[in-house]
Amino acid sequence: MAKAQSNVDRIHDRLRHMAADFEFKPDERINESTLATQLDASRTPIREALNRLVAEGYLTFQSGRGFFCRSLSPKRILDLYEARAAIECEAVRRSIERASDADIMAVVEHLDETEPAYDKIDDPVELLAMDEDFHVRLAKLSGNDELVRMLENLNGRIRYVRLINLKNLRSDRPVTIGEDANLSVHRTILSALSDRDVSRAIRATRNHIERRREEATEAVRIAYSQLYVPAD
Amino acid sequence: MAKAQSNVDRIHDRLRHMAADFEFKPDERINESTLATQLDASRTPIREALNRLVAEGYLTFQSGRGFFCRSLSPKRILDLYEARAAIECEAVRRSIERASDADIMAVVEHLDETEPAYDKIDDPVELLAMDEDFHVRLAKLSGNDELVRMLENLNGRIRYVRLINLKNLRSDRPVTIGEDANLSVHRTILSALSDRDVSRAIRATRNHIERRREEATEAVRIAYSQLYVPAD
DNA sequence: GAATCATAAATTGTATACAGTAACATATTC
DNA sequence: GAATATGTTACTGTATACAATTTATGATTC
Repeated sequence: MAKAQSNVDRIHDRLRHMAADFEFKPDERINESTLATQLDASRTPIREALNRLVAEGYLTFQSGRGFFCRSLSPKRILDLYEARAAIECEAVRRSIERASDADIMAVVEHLDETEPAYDKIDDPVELLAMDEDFHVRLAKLSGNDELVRMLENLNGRIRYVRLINLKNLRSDRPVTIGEDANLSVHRTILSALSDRDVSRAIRATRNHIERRREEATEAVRIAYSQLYVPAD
Repeated sequence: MAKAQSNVDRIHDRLRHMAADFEFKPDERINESTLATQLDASRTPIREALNRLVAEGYLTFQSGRGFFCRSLSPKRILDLYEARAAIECEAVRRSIERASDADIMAVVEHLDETEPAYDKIDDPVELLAMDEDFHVRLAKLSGNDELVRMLENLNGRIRYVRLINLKNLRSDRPVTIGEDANLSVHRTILSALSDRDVSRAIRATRNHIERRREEATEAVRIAYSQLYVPAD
């Protein structure tokens, strides 16, 4: 996604992260002037970026009242995970139809290369980025740009709660997320893909996402408590 | 979708239609000043709306060069239809889990009411609107707002080629779109839903959409010829 | 005549000003 | 003291101006 970034793109990126990480409080009205001075720009490009974020589902907009951060609810997280399952399963289905063996092998090799790192990496942010990267690569095998696009949008919006979830797991047990639970599932999906076994591949994908969903719904509660604790 | 419309919302709506109907030529650069005078507004709100349309996938944006109409290709239509299948099948799956009998019956009754009109209505625009309306109602049974949101976006972007397709069918045979091909499938989906028969419901949905897809891909070719014929 | 460069025109990118409106605080009435 | 009215503040919505950049035009060279 690295491209010739205009200023609006930069602001858009920055604001998207702020929205995803809930640097705005849920349902809070977003003050454009404050943002403008914070990001060292005028209100015009800020508003352009905010409008994009509305279309992307990060924010809402009310005529005459301005932009608002969308609230975070267990229901919405559930919705997003279901949408993700829909997109990824369709991607898998189409990958089996269309992806070449070579393309599939490339993803397998990428997994081989990155898998060892899972155990070493401590930073949840990096860990999550790797996981998202895998899923996007998987989706790209479908050759369907729209599915990829939608998945990237969903990833961005789910990221925050996944992060909360990862950080929490981490405090319980030392390094449990990378291995069996997650990675073997990734391999399962890929091997089913290689075998062109539609039902097995889809079942694996759906199970994988649904399991994550349950964790995420739990994470929302935790997220809420974190959001409203004043950082003193 | 009727809400308190601000000026930007109005412009956004208007521009979305213009983009969907390819009043801009594919890959053509969009002149902001011209639009501003056309829509009787300044460039500021126009640009805000254009930015939303970029996020919605209708337009592209290049730093320093401005906004462009996305090109229409058989490949992209295929992608959009696949995405639609993904979304609608997931919606059906969840509807079976969660929708009440009463809610399903409400959609059946709505179909009962509107079905007779299919034969009478001549206007392809209206016909298409009715079809989209049915599919959105179906999706809403899932209770998943994100799926509905995504479906509405896809509908908007597919609309033009579907319209071309409808107009073409119409010139061949008199009134063939409403009946067996389409409506009975709608009923099939609903009856499978009522029976809580997942595999039958999903199969019906997927078949329905895939059939439409084939027509649409063909329609792209026709659309192209229409787009580039100068209206003299 | 094609290619290259210089100049002019058009267009985008952003700051800013100001009008209109909503939110807030204060005063007034019962 | 609660509720309503009123004035003030703060913020949004949009037009406009201007700088920066790109595109178009024309001149010049080979």
